[in-house]
Amino acid sequence: MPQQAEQPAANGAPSLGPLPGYVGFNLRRAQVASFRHLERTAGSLNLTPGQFSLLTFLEANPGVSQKTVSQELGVDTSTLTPVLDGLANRQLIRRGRADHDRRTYALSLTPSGTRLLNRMRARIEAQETEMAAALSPGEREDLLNMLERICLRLESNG
Amino acid sequence: MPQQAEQPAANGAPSLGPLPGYVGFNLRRAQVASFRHLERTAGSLNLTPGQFSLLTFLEANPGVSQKTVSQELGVDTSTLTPVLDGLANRQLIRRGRADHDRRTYALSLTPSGTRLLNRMRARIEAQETEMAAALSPGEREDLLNMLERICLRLESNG
DNA sequence: TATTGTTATACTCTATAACTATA
DNA sequence: TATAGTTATAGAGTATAACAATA
Repeated sequence: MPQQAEQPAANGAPSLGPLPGYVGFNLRRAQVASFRHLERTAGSLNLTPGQFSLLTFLEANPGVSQKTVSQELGVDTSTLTPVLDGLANRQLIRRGRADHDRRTYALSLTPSGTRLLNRMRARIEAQETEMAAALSPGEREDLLNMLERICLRLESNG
Repeated sequence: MPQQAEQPAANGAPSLGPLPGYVGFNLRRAQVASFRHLERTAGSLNLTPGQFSLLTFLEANPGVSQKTVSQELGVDTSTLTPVLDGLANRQLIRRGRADHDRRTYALSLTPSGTRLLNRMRARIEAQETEMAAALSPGEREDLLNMLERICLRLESNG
């Protein structure tokens, strides 16, 4: 399956063997590189990529419950609770109880949450520009497309 | 930067907003999908993707030190130590002291490490086949290529 | 002094199971 | 009984700093 030949470590330099030929390995590497790059370029805002996704989701869907966030972002509600605690303590989100069902929260951004999200979005988009610079025109859209197809395939199979 | 239009949540279905238009977001999603799929299809072998990479690296480079592994796979030596402890306890790797420098280890696979690696490799390559089935011919190689270019770009910039 | 590796420690992310409160 | 959310707990993964042994 690895379509790229293994590089023999003839010289004494270490070789990654078949690893560079695996999509899974490269996916992991690129994702780690992206997190580390963001840590360097946006670390001062104290928002992880996961927290950014969360705030972005709340901006697009004000009033949603924690259950909905859990389902749509693919993390357990027990994982979400402490994350939301942190964002609420920082006054970035509001956690109003819903009128119709007092078990559920209605989550939304505060004005300061919206401001921080906008600042973070600029850093995220700077990284997207950086990544796009490594691609030729059209490749970026192909890449988004392929990644989505891979997700769907893996989630429906095996 | 997100080139795909946001889907308005007109119907009441939640929307991911601009997230599907970010490469970083899709990278993360695909990587998580890959880990979870592997957990389902290869969990019984008790080898994480990281441990698989490690064993593969040792097979390609028998006799390397922990420092070299650390550098080539991009994890701190203090992270590596307990991982290698676990693999050595399971008799999957050998940790001989090097003759020329008694500080360094010479790491290599045991026969049973090689056998387990071969079994895991079959599961990994089955996943690669599964992912390739979501792509058209040629796309897989393009994808490997793009992911590598993105890594290089992010590691050299910002 | 510098380097290899270990340890202590800490923080994040993740989940399962048992729980509270509401429905 | 069922559902939304919390808590206790546990495990993987990651790193920094201080350390021991060796060079």
